[in-house]
Amino acid sequence: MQKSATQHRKRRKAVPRRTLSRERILTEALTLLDKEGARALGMRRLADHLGVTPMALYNHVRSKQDLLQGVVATVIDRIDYPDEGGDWRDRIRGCFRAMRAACLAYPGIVPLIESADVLPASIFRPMEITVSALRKAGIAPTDAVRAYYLLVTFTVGQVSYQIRGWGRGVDPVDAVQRGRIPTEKFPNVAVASSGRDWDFAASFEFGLSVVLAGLERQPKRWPSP
Amino acid sequence: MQKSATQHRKRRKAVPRRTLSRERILTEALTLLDKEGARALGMRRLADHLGVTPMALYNHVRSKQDLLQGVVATVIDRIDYPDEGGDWRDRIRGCFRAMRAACLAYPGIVPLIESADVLPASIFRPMEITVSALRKAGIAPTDAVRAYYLLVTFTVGQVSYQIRGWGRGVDPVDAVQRGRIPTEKFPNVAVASSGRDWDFAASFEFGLSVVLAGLERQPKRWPSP
DNA sequence: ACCTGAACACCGTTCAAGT
DNA sequence: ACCTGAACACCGTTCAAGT
Repeated sequence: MQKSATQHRKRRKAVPRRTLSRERILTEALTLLDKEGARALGMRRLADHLGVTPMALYNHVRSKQDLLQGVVATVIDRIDYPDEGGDWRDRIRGCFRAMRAACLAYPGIVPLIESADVLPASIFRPMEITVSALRKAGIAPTDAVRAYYLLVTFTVGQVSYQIRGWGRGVDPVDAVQRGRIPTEKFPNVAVASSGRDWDFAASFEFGLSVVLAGLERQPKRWPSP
Repeated sequence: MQKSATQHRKRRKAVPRRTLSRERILTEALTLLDKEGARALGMRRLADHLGVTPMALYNHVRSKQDLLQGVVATVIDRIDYPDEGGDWRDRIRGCFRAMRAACLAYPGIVPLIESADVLPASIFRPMEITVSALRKAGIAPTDAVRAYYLLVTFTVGQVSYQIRGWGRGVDPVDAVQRGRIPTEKFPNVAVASSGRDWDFAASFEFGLSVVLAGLERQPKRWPSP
């Protein structure tokens, strides 16, 4: 038994060479992030999962911040925005549906995006698509950028709510049921929250439609090309 | 000199009685938060600023999480939403302008709101106002709640961008100037970002108008009371 | 070049002790 | 009841040492 332990040690000492790489670290960090949340992702825990000493990571990653930026960047870079087909409304819809889908596929990165100091340049891809589409709708560039920020804050904010499990004392249905909300003080909240689970997808589509309808009514100060 | 140090010690030992209270801790935490950011707010640093040992705080606060919840709650509870006057559009505008103003007045709490596990019940006040106003506009309760989430994610997301100093690699103007954006790949971003500082207030008002215009066009499935 | 082990400077928090 | 001092279990990171 001691012998096998020694063999194990030898193996552990021989194999680690070549077993580590920046890419392997980032993908492991991503799965750990999505499985256990941003709180559980530490250098020591991550190193454990990779069967390595914490310091080994620093050969491939400058710091924890660099690690997190790298993880966020890999996800954001890989998002595939449908860039053609349909009118400007369809293009915008497709763009933010893709963004939402990516966030839901990798829920762990959403809080990182919200608190990130710097994001990769590919973060401007959906902005490019949106501004381009809105120019075709005859909307001035500045307003188009404003519309983009409206759409992106809405989209990310919405998935952020959804990911947190919706239990965080922000869910009106839950709050009404637990008696946290005095019904006489918030009658409309109480009425609207009577009932079943919240349909996040429907809520997202509703918001998208409202914004697009509102943009349609915006004064066209720009000749469409 | 040693004598004065001793006197100082005696003073420090005599005065602390009655000097500490939950309220004093929360207000000091709030100012520290707004002055130096959420990162700088630790139990040890906060205790230093209060002239006390870190453990003294635990007599008035259950944990760091409890402390942060308390700080967020005091700000959210104090927001004054204008609840009357004008049509439903004006009421909604006033509601979210007040929310935005509060966030800008206490910028330190915005990241805490975004990452909070639980928020005080008064967080449902703007929701009550919005849903109530939208019912008058003839919009069904479920859609009214959806509209509220559209507005709140937009409002908070917008101030979150603004508070971060806008330098975080998300500012297109900055990114274009630093050459992070290849102009040929993002022509519309480049065009829209040529120029001066970003007007956050105007961007917020634009978003508000777009959403309200979009809600106006929404099918009225509900008789207005 | 890549990995290890020990150590440093930080956290939030517990616990026994003082008044 | 309220505050202190020492200590515990954690962090991210540095540094010298091994191969």
